[in-house]
Formats: sequence, C-alpha cells, structure tokens
Amino acid sequence: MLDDRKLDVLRAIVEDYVATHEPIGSKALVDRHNLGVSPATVRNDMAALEEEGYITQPHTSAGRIPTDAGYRLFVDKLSTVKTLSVAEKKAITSFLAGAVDLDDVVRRTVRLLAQITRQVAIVQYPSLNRSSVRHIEVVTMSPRRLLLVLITSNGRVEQRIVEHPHDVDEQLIADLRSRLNTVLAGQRLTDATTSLAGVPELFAPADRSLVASIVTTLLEAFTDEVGEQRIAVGGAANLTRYGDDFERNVKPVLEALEEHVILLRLLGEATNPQTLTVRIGHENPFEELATTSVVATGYGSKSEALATLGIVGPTHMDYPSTMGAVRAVARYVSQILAES
Amino acid sequence: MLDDRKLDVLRAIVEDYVATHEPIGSKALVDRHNLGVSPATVRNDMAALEEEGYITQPHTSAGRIPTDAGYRLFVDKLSTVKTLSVAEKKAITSFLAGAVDLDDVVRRTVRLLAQITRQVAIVQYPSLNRSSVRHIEVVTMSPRRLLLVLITSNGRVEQRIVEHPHDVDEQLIADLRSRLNTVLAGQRLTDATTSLAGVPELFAPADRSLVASIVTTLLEAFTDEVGEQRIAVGGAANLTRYGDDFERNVKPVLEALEEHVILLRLLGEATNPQTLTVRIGHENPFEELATTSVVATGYGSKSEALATLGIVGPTHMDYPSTMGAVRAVARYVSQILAES
DNA sequence: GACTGGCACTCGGAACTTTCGAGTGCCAAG
DNA sequence: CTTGGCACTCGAAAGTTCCGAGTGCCAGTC
Repeated sequence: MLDDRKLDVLRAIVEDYVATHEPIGSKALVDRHNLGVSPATVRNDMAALEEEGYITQPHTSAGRIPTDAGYRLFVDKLSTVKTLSVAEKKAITSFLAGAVDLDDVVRRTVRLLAQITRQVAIVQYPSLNRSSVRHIEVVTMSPRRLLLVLITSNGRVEQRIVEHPHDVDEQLIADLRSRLNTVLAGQRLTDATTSLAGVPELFAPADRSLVASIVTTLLEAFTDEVGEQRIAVGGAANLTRYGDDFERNVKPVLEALEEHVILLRLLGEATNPQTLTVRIGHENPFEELATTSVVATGYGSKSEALATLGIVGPTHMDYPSTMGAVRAVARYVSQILAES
Repeated sequence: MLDDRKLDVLRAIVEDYVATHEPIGSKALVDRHNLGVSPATVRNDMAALEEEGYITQPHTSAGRIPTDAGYRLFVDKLSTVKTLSVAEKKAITSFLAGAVDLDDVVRRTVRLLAQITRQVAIVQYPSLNRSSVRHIEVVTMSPRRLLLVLITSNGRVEQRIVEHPHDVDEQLIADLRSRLNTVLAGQRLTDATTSLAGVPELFAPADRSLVASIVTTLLEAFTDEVGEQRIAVGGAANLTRYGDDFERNVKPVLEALEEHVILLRLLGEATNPQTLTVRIGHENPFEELATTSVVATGYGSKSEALATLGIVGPTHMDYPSTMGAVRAVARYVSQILAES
C-alpha cells in the first residue's frame, strides 16, 4: 500500500511542516528534498497518503499538513530520536550539578527542559510512594507546640505542626523521637501504618493521647504526600511561539498548567526511564488539548521510575529533537538523584 | 482647573472603560451615568481632561480611554478600596486554614489570589532575613554523608548535604547537634556568622575539619537563602482574558513570570502590610510591561513585613476590587502565619 | 459665563469585491 | 509507473465602499 517513497514523502512533509508551519505543496517538496521524481508523482503519492489518513488539506487549493496519525507514523517508523551534542550534554550536567537540594534539582530540571526543548516543561516531584523514612525529628517550638520533620530517603523533607493542650515534657519528646526512629527508619512510607500502630502502647497511659496525635499527624503526612504528587512547571513563555489561534492553542494549555491534576494525567504513569511516551494531539485524554502533544518519560533509578517529567507542545513540534532532549534530561536527573 | 464634575467624568470614563474595554464616547457616558448635563458639556470636559493628559483618543473619531495618569488620579483620588463581602472573607479564611505547612500556605495563597482577582498572582516566600534559627538537625545518611536540616522561626525548612572523606562518629554528631543548637537557637540568620565563628574551636583538633565544613555549609544556606528569595506564581491562565494584542500584552508578562528576579523587582520592597503599592503601566521598571499594572503589598506581622504578595494585570483592571482583594488576602495570610 | 442643541466633518472598521497565484486533480503521452 | 500540460479552485491580500459613532465648534439660551 505505502511503498518507501510514499513514506519518504510523508517524512518530508512532516519535517517541512514542522519547520515552516505552513501547508506543504508538491512543488516545494520536490525543491527542498531530492526525491528524484516530479511534482506530479508526488501529488499522486500525496493523494494516497491522504486516502490513508496521514495528511490532510486545510482547504482545496492548499498544500498538505500531517494529521495526528501522520505524526504518529512519523514518530514510530520514520524518525530516530536525535541525540544531543556533546556541548549540550555538558551544559546539562553542569547546570544540574549546581543544585543544593531536591527542590533545587527539580527547579533546575524544569528550567533546563524548557530551555532546551523551547516548550513548556513539566516535572513531577519524586514520589514518596517508593521512598522510605530516613529520619524523623521532633522539635519543641513552644511548651505546647511541636514540629514534626520527616526526612525521606530521596531527600524530601515534610513538616507538620502538632498542638497539645498541656505542656509537654522534654524527656518524653526525646524518648518518642528515638522510638519513632527505631520503629520507622528504613521503612517504606506505605508500610508505616502498620509499624506505627503499636507505638502508643509503648508509653505510659498518661502520655498516650499526645503520642497518638503525633502518630496520626505523621500518618497523615505519609498518606497525604503519597496522594498529593507535587509538580513544577516552567517555560510557559514558550507558548508565545505557538503562532496565532491563541484561543484554541494557548488558552487551554495555560489553563491545564494551573491544574496539577490534569498535568499528572497528561504525563501519565511513570514509565521506565528508557521508554519515551509520546501522546499526539487527540491521543491525550483532554479534548481541549487536541492540538497539543506530550513527550514524557520516567526518571529515577534504572530499574524503577520515581516520577515523570516531560514537555507539552504543539502537535507540529520537532519530535526527534524534543524526544532526545527529554530522554537526555531524564537520564541526567536520574544520575544526579542516584548520587545524592 | 479640574472641577468636581470633570473628575466625575474621569471616574465614569475609567469605570466604563474597565467594564467594556472600549473607548467611551460622550453620549454613552451621559446615558450610563446620570451626570445631569448634556453630551456637549461632557465633550468640553473631556477636552479639558485630554488637555491635562488624563485621557486620550485612540483615533480622531473615537471615544476616550484613560491614560496611565488618568488611572493614577482615579486610584489616588477618585476611588475607594472595595472591601470584600462576608462570604468572600469566609471563603478566604477557610481556604487558607486548611494549609498543612508553610509551602502549602504560599501555594494556597497564590491560588486564592489568582482566583479572587482573576489576575496573575505572585507571592514571595517569607524571607529569611528577619527570621531566626529554631532548630538545627544533623542526620547521618551514610557513614560519610550528613544531612543538615535548618528550621526557621517562620516554619521554613532548608536542607543541605555534607560529604566527609572519613567515617563520622555518631557521638560527635550528637555533640555537634547540641552545640549548634545551643549557639544558634533564637539567633537571627543574619547574626549567625559571628555566632558560628567560635564553634570549631570547641572540638578536638582531629574533628575540626569536619566541623568547619559543616559550619561553612550552614552559613552558605543562611546567606543563600537571604539572597535567593523564592516566589510562587499562579493564575497565568487569566492572561487569556487580556483580549487581543497577544504580542504586546500577554507575551511580555508570560516572559516576566519566568524570571523571578524580574518579579521581585515588580513587587518592589516589602511595604507595611497596611499600605498598598499600585504601579500603573509605565510606572513599573520594565518597558515591555508598559500596558501592565501591579498591585502589591507586604504581609507578615502588623509592624514589619515578611515578604510581598500581589497581582499583575492589564492597566485597565478594576482597581478598587483588586486592591481590596490583595489587601484582604495579605491580612489573612499574615494572621495565619502569626498563629502558626 | 456655563450649558446646550445643531451641524459639518472625520475616519476606523465592517462588508463587499477584485485580483492573484499556489496548489490541485486529471489526462494523455512517454 | 512517471511526467508534462492544463483547466480549475479557492483562500489570502489588496482595494473599495459605506456607515455611523464620535468629535469640535458655534450660536443661542438660561
């Protein structure tokens, strides 16, 4: 059905359209690529490609533009992920290396990704699902107010305040601190519920109400976070390059960026860091984003993904370069996180 | 020069223009407001107002629109800050009350502000300048790697990692932890440098290199943070309501939002929480934002501001309502922070 | 002297028309 | 199967017309 030349034509159309954002005619194609055939032949091929649904005409007397299916075929079969230049790789590592803590890593990553791809970048914070308790600190802020600080294996720090109706004894706090750490250290957050269940009973009945409220708060922090899934966004200014049709292209994206729930669905399940997920136009779950594509991948250790990062851009983006950049950034972030 | 009626006319023009975003003619003005005079009279007044530079004509055969000077006069003399409805106030408190930690307070605030004002909201994180050390925690992550956690009086938590070439003794860590807390607790961050200077000498010569590197990292964290000034942004989707002229109105704002340094300058010095800063159009320090106004105010305790929050929007915004919302949110956030 | 009705004038925007040419599909010939 | 030729289509750009909101000015009125 579609011989090699027709696929070449499709590839050429996608590449040119991505470069110019204007419908591509048969003549222009032949001029810009040495296909070795005449425009008339290309026209026949185009007719076939249109028949198959890979390209379409905005109006009768115009050139062709790729459909979502066309991009899909292009991404799957007609292109290879572009690797970054040595200079770019260096820039990435040196930029990420300067990070001082986990938050900073995420902030830098999002900025970097936006800059390289010139698209809107999205980075999910490493999820607590897989992480474990490294340390729990209990600090007295005032006699009746305690601050709980939870430090996880991937460097994330969570804090909660606990109020108590009576003055709290320092010795009890020290005791509690050491017990909590004994019980929880190294535990997966998801397993913490069971581990904490027995803790109040280790204390004198008089102290149990306080201990119980601390345990409850701690559990809340665990489960809250497992569900919450924080996200960082950057490069929104790149939306200005979408060209015209503000209402249709820019507005929905800007709105989606505000809703982290939507972004999480857009990014999708954290995949293996080796695999790139590309969702083109209508393939993504939101109708308003039908002119938008998502390129995402997981990051974290080699075997299991901690979280997802990616970019959002117009369907007519440069997929090979973008995919290369996303993959590279994911790899380097994984590396940085593994080191620290 | 400008009698009361002329000022009434100006007020009416500003109000109508804010509502319609279209040039206001003399007839329309008389129809919508009961000024008690004929269009011809209003025309004379308009001519005077234009002479004074408060309004201008986009083109000869059109109505008038306010100039930046016109808005300025309106804000300073012709309007009063609009107070929020009881329902709105309730909504604010209940929304903010749900926050679990400082980060959450800021995130909620930015969201809230964007929602109420329907503009782009900016909230500066409470600065560390004024804050003091509440607690310092030193945690062993692996024998040669330590995690420092700094908790400040306003609930902010900073973390840093310190590597050491040799295995570190747990006893030393405990010792160090208690000494650091003794020395620093309650100290202003800005005073910490001097307080920390003597610490290494308290330890055995063999341990001093480790102690010194920890002290250095800690100091870095202090000063880093004092300078850094984090910022949260929200409601970028509200930019879509700017109407047309995307290139001139939306793009520069979107770009500014990416640059936190620019945002900090836009917000300006943290003012007393009682005072609202309004910067209209060209009054702000960036030429590209000449069609944009900023409404900001400080928040924190009654007497001194911790940080600044505000909104960015088109010059033709509804100043009374926006100012009311910004002020109210700042007050409630201050209250929440004071409590915790 | 301040206000008003009347009036001629201006000019941008909407609506319509014209022109232009890139691009097409089809066909007959190579 | 490929190609040159050709008639045809139709959107975009440029030109044209038309309309009326809005203006400034002036003479008359209170």
